[in-house]
Amino acid sequence: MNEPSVERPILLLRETAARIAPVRGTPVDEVLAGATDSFFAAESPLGTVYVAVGQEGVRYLDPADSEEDFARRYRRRFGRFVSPAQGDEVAGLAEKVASALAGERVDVPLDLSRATPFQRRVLHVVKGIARGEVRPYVWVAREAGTPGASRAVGNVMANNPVPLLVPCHRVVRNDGSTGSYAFGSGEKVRLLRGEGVEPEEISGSPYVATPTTGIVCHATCRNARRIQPYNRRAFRSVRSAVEAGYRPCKVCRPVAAA
DNA sequence: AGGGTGACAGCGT
DNA sequence: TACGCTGCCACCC
Repeated sequence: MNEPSVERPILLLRETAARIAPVRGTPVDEVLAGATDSFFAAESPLGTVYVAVGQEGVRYLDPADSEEDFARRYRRRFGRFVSPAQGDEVAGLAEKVASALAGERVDVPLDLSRATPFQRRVLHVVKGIARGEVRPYVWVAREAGTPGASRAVGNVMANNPVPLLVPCHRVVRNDGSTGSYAFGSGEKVRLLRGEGVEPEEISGSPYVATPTTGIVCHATCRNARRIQPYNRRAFRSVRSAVEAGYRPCKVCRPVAAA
C-alpha cells in the first residue's frame, strides 16, 4: 500500500478516497477497499484493451488510450474506482480473457449485475453467436424474447460493457450490410474478416437456401456453408425464400415473420 | 433488376 | 423525453 513508486491511478484514487472518507465518517482504507475494483491489460484484435473485474467476473472491457483514460471511463460509467490488479488476484481470469481474445472458445465469467434484464438477455444471446457467423439485430431481438426490439438491441450493442467477449461485432443488419460499430464500422468489418466472414458473402443476399432440403438459412450458418455452389439459392430476405417454398433452418432459426 | 433513399413504426432507456 | 450499431416498405431511377 505504501510503495514509494505509487502509480498515478492509485495516487488519484487515494486522494479521492481521502476526500470521501471524512464525509462518510469511514476510514480511508475502508473507502478504498469498498469502492475499488481491479483491472488488467490484455491484447486483442482491437489492440491493447483494459479489463475491469467485478464480483462475478469481467465487468468492463475497453480499448482505452491509457490506464488513466480507462480508469476515468470506468468511474464515469460505474461510479466506482478501478486500479491495477495486485499480485495474482485475477491471474486465472486474466488467462481466460487472453485465450478468449485470441479466438479460443473458453467461457469467461462475466459480471453483468449492472445491466437491466433486457440488456442481460440480449448480451446472453449475442454471446452465443459463433465465431465465423453473423446474425441480424432482428434475430437477436426475437431470440431474446422481444421480437420488435431490433433497434433497442442496437442500443444495447452500442453500450456493450464487454465488447469482443460478447461479440456484438457479429450482429449485422437484416439486409446484409454490416451496420455500425461502437469503435467504427471499418473496425467491425476488420474483425469479421479476421474471423472468416467476408462482408461480400452476406451483402445483398444474407439468406441462402437449397432445393435439396427445402431449407433457408442465414448465409453464415454452418449448414449453409456446406451447400454446393450449384445448389445455392441466394435470397434478400427470409420472406422471399418462404414465398419460394423454403422453410427456416432449425439450427440458425432465421426470422420468418414480417 | 436491384441498389439507394426517406418515412415511419417500434422498442427500451 | 427524445433518441438510436434497426426493419420494412414505397418509390426512385
